[in-house]
Amino acid sequence: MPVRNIDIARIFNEIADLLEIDGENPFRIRAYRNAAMTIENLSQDAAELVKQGEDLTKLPGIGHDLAQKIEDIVNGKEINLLKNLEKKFPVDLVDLTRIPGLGAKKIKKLYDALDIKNIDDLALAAQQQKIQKLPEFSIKTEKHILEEINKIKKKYNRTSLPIAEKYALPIIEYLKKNPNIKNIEIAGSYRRKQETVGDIDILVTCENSSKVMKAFVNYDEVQEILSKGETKSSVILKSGIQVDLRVVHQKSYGAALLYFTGSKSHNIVIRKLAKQKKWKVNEYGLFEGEKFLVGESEEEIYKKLGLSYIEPELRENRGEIEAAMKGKLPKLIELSDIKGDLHVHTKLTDGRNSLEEMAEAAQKMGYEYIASTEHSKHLTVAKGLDAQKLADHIKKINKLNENLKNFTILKGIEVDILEDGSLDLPDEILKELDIVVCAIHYKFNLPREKQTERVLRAMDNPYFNIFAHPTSRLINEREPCDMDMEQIMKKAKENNCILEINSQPSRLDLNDIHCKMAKDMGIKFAISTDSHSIDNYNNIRYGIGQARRGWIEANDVINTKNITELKKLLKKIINKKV
DNA sequence: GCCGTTTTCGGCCCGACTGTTTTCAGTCG
Repeated sequence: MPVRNIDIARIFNEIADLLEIDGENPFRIRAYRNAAMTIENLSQDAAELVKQGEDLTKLPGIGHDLAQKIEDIVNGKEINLLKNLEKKFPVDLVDLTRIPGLGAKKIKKLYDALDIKNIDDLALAAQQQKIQKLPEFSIKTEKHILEEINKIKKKYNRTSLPIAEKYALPIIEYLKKNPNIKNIEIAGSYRRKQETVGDIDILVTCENSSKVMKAFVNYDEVQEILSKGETKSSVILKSGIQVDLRVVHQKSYGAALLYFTGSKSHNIVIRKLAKQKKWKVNEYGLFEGEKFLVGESEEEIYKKLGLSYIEPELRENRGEIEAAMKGKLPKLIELSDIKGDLHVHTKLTDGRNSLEEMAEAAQKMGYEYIASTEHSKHLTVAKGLDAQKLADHIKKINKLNENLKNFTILKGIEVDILEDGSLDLPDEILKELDIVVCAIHYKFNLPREKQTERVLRAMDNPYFNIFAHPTSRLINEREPCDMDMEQIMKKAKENNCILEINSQPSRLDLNDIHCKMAKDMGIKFAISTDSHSIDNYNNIRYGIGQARRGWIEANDVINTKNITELKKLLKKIINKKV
């Protein structure tokens, strides 16, 4: 089992937590956290870099010591530091730090006084009212701890974008009724279009903050007020989602938006950059000593710092600041660039609308084409098509196309990649199609090598056009298939296979990091909705968000082409292969 | 533990809110 980047990041974060308990130098702790972030955001496997003998100290925040530790982790060696720390503090930190309000210092006090090692110990101690008796703890804290434990037991997940949207937009509408408010914007990971959001961050500019704060905490859906101040308040909605509100003056709007949008690591680099110039950035503006320089817009701040404007989706400290310095940021794809949808189901298999209805709805969206891509026979639950049924379907599409003006239904299929890497339908029928979308729908848990081999073999089929939802993950539900994405991308590049960015909010597969990795390799993408009804077409905006997070430009995406260009492109791909 | 256009030593992003508080540490984003 190869070591994944997130495994390395987890170990570094664990060391950081334990060092914190140990009362270590905070900057040493930060070094471990920074390194964890670097590794997590890496577009290549660190294990692969080690194998290739690359110099890891070239990575930001990785020096000789941490490079050695990464190498040891990759080679399965024990990390003595971690082992010793775990021996010294045998506490389940990942577990305990999930309780808001409990940090390293308090966890250590609980461990020293009551031998609390995990949430179960904590719950028991709280129930036995032992915690309130500790110095620096109180009845109130104990009650709070018990409440938080109950919440965690109810299972807590990050919220998908559409659900966050469902709760965020009504709050915005509600707050907007307040005449004191000038500007209002949802910031945070929501604005960065991260695939899930932890909480909803709202930024407001206004004259009278106390009135806005009062309105906010009195919102109907508020179940609990976590904190309430003059400029910052936090509440939990009845739905369980946390909403933070931050209020600033108009002249600080840009600075606050920058700060509140994050990401945290992007902000840190921005602040360091300011510091190098003897300035200071905070949520109120860019300052030289006490003197306010700029702050009303994000653009002004970036400009003053010598950077071109960085789109929110890029603000992850994955090279965007360096690119902005050199004026080499990508011109990110936009919703309006999309000219058609290349992954569409109908009620012939598991969709809800007819092909005619799907075509009509697509035309209303201003599209030039869709690809009809039903499931293939292996997916029996979805009534997948066999060769004969697909042949009939092709005839139907030909007939429909005769009557369509300025719109084309491409003949396609979403064919299963079988366990051995063969495709679920014979080449004889696949070659009759305009487009072949291939996907894994079963045996998600094959060992890494077998899963990789399965895909590589499938990609050798000359009719393989698009690899749909490549890892087949379902956010918060199913782990991504374990496969060597780098090897798969190399093959995709070689064989002109296109990678899908599936726009279903529960999939968003490829993820942002893989998008960037593939883009850097020169691979093309299809941003598709995998629509099973006409309503699903609107999900395209989530796919666009993910693509933008992956630095993708219109030119990288085949369904930004008009139908003539697209057909030419698909034909070229086929000719090259056969 | 990392890092270097003042530095190989001495820095390391910045501020709000809470409560164990009345001046500050701890936690969070």
